[in-house]
Amino acid sequence: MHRNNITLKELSKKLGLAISTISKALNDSHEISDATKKRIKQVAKQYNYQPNKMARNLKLGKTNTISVVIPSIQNYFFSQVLIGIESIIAPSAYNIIISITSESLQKEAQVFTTLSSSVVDGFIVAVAEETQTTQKFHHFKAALTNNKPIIMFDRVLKSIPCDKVVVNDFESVFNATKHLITKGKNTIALVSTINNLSVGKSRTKGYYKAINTTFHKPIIVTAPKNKIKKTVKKLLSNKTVDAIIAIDEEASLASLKIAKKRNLQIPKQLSIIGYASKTMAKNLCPKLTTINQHGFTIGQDCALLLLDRLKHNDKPMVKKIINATLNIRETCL
Amino acid sequence: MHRNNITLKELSKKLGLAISTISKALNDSHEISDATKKRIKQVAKQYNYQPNKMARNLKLGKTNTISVVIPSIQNYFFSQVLIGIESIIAPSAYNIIISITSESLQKEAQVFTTLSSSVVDGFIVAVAEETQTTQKFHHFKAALTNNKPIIMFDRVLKSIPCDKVVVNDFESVFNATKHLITKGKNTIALVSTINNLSVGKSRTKGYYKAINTTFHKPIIVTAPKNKIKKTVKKLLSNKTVDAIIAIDEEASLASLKIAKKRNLQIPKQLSIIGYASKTMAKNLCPKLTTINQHGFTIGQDCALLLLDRLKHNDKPMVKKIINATLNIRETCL
DNA sequence: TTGAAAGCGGTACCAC
DNA sequence: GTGGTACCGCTTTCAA
Repeated sequence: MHRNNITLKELSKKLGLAISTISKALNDSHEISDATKKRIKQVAKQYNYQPNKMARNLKLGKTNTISVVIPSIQNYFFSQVLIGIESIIAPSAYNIIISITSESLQKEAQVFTTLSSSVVDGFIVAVAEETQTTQKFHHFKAALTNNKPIIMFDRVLKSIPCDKVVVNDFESVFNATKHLITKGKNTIALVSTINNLSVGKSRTKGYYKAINTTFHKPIIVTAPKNKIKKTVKKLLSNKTVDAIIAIDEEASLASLKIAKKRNLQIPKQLSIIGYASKTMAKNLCPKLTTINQHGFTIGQDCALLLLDRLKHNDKPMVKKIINATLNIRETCL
Repeated sequence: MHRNNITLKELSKKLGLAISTISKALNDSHEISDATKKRIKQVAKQYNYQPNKMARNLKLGKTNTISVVIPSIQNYFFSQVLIGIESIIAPSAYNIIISITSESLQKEAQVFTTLSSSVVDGFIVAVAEETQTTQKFHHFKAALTNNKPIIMFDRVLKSIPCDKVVVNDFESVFNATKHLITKGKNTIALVSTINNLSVGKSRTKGYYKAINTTFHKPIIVTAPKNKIKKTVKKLLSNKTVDAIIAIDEEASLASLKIAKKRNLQIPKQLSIIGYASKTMAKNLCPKLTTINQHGFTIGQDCALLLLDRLKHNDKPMVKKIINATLNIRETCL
């Protein structure tokens, strides 16, 4: 096996100087005279010297890379978050390793154990569905005791003491429901494919509260993603509903689709508020009113929190709450 | 609090055996007797021993991680590819570092130089727009001479000798255009925001050829993403066009949007064939006929090619061509 | 079958 | 201001 990169040792031979001198010069140590610094740097550049990161990391006991663990990348929200993280980390000295768990606990645990040994310095994670439902999180605890900080976002676990960034899911759906009520709607259903997730539950609670303080019994329709269309169809044929809050993208698209199939006038006969990316929302017809979670901001906050924690491991845990906003479009004018 | 991971040295003390013995035992060397192997493994498990990857990699001169470099993650195609790559790499012993260049040459070059020194074993890349337009690719050559194999996909560079995975862009747009002609369309325009990219050029050539062999002069409309809507508006008000081939997502969405604004009957008065994710295409109205590039497959192929090349560095270069397929939907019945 | 020791390529402490 | 050297944790000859 051959390595092509020039090393300090080789530079030292070429320059007739000690390895340590060269190392110091390249790290701009004050111990080295400006003259030799200049000379050394010039030769280093000439030979395109790149310090070996593995060696450096091994010596310093840190890896300069962070791990981002998300359940899926198809999801527009998670990819937004990813871009946010990237925007902060890329200009820093860190690298990002991205892993996708596909909502599997086993996959998530594996990622954490293999990475937390010696390949990353810390984690940013949205916990997998299976992890949330089974409430198994030994892998998180192991990483923490192994001194690898974790930042959780969106899908967070109460029982894990770490920094967290979440959306005000409860309030945002509460507000959205209230908004529908203000608009004169009086039979509002909630449609969801994510009610096994903490976020789904919070959103549903927000709906509950808004409804309960008013007039009708909650109408909650949940189904797995592949059955959500059928379920909505049933809902719309059995009940006279004049508004829908759909709390995830699949639920939103299904609701809109079925409503159109039934030739309901939107938003006159049926208003819809949902979740979707901006591009998607704007290109649907009618354009979908959405609750915007500001994934980009969340990603940035996570990255900043992690960088900070890697510097100051002793500061108190932070829970940051991002306020979602309602983007009013045609489905709810 | 637990100390960081236990090391071979510490195990050696606990077991009263030499470090080398333990290392060999854990690596299932035939030099070690089954009895001691068993004993060592048991104790290692008990203390949850995880080998330090940095040390191992430093010693072995490989990193067991690969780098994926893409221009954007917002783009559905690239995230499809990413999932494909992940599906192959995740079960392997490798990790993935993902970097986003935002189409910037400078960013791309930086990623390559920082990663190719000693943090990854190889690259999968779709080259940035700026790199393609300026034709500067010293960073690729440097990586290659540094013995880090590169797999290019979609956005590839003729002058770089490496494995490549591309879509048959020319043929697929040629075929799509022919399809429109067969449908009786006789004024077909091409709309694009990516004509500075090689893929854009190939697609345009495909359109050219299909048109030139028939009746009218090519009508080609290009603009940057933020001006594409205006440009399409102009096109549709000046010319009587009865079909559009839009060769990227923005162009597709803009074309559909403007056509609807002008109350054109689709596909009767205007047919549209475009590029978009399946979810997007199916939720537009009318549903968009798309050219499907099979990003997932491309990602898988890239990953397989890279893993293979990391094993057999001497095999001849491969250029794999994936056939795009036409998904007929409402905009072109 | 087991162990000692030489590195991998850096950093940092301590002499001079 | 410069140089010698001991590590970081692991793998791999080579000896015993």
